Amino acid sequence: MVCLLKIRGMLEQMSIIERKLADFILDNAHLLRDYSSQQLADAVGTSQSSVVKFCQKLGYKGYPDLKLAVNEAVITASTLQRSDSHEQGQQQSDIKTLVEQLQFSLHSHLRGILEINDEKALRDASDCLLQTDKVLIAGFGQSGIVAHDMQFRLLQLGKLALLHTDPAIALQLASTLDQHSVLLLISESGQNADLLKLARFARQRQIRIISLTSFKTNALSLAADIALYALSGDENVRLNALLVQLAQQHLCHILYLLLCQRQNNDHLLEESSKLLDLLEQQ
Amino acid sequence: MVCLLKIRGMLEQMSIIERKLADFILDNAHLLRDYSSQQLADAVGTSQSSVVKFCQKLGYKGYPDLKLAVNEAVITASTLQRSDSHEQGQQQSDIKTLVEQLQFSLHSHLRGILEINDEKALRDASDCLLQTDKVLIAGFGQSGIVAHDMQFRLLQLGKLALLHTDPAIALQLASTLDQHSVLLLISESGQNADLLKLARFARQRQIRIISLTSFKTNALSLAADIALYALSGDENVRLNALLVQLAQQHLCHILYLLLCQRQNNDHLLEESSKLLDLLEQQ
DNA sequence: GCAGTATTGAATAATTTATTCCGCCTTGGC
DNA sequence: GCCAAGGCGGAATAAATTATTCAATACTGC
Repeated sequence: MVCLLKIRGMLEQMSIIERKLADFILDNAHLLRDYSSQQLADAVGTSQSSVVKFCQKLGYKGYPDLKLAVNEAVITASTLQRSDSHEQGQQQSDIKTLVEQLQFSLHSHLRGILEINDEKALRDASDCLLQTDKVLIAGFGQSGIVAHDMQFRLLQLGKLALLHTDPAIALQLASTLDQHSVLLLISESGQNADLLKLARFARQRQIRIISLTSFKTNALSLAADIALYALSGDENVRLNALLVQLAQQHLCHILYLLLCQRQNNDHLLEESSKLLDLLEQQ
Repeated sequence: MVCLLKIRGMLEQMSIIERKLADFILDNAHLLRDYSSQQLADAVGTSQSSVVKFCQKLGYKGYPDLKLAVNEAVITASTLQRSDSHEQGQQQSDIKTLVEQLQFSLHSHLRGILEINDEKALRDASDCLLQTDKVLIAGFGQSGIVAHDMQFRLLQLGKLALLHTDPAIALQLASTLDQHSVLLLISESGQNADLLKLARFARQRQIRIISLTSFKTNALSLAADIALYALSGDENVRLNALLVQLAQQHLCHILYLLLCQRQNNDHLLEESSKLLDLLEQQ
């Protein structure tokens, strides 16, 4: 399941041959079962060695490894589909269908997060945030929503989390950071000019940078000390945007919960619940 | 699935070595993924050639064929099991455990949405938003994140979606609404004083109100024309907050996708993708 | 006890997969 | 425009995995 999403998400940054391979696999995932690397190469019109290199580039040990992963994806998809439609062989209302589709896509996207993100990266990121008191978060547009979310979480943990929607002010805020601070940059594409400015600025000052982008090589993740990724790659543009955002949020939430676990925060919890009570009083 | 049953069914008529192989496979089906025929032979204490012969005797072309079949069985079983009950008491890294727990909770929370929300309410809400051009969204604190999210979505659909984090300004914005406008109020508790003010104001002006709150009777949902609910109720306070927020967002996203479907929006899609390109240019 | 048959594993062949190496092309600097 | 650096793809080759052969042994029915 995840495997195919991963491939789809990396389509953009593939060479021609790699892309042909990817397309073939996506279109004929179910056929792969009976293909050797040589056969696949022939089917696509390339060399066997290229097939193997393709597999390795995607992070698999070799061809059999990819094959197994694709097979798993095929099986999982068909099993889930079966158990879903099994519930109601009848036609469902459009809303139900839509909701189930959304939940299914979401489920697969989120499941992929642990596969494309090294556990070490997650641990490093949470270490990083645990040790610092001051975090500047930056993200614009859709990623701005994620940024707000994360700001809220970090504030709850007692961290000074800075964020501003104005890029100029964000840069001003950056000038208040020191080496013990952390810069968290959130961007779908990883190419946003304002964020790159912030990254350059932080690099000069030796401020640690965590990036959170789509899963593909991009300027931002290259500039970051710790790069986190969200899966992307659904065909439906609008749905894809939703899913990427939710995957980003999900990663933030994972970091948040990790921090909760590691930070003895009983007093903080009381504090913030008191605060909430205050806020919500009628 | 069939594969393991087949093996089990033939247990009786097997020779000693074959039986050892069969037992091992049945007990360690999940391990087979990473075993070569030689490794399996070693693990069982036999020769590699016997392994191959065993496979062929069972009707498979050879070892890889059996391996694939066993793998399928394992996947199918685990997929079905996971969707049924979520118990896997294996030793995992803390991160993996945390993530799986989170995803499981999320999954169940989201699945509940269709149960606590009338389909009619969802349809009404989307009708309501479809027909209007001007929406004032209000939500503070954590719900503010959801509000921002929804604002972004509605703007993408070409709706004038207003939102301000300052309650006073929000009220000012409300004074620009007319009977064709919609007020969308988002609150966890449904008791926030500022939102209630907005609701009273809108009632007087006969502006339609959609509320999005936790699933319990509350002042806000009573004041609303259409009340939508997010499940709440996890024991862990912090996790619960996350889940409620995500459920709220999920509801918003459902509305958004419904609107996408119903609104012929090809030109809008182009527009907004052009916009995004502009924004993300380096 | 003996012929016939089945089972096993060592050796080997065949196949599949992984790596190396080389030529080609692109890219970026001068 | 030229050259160096680096990535890409494929042919050749190495390594590994898998399949077959064959001989030894054990077992079965007579």
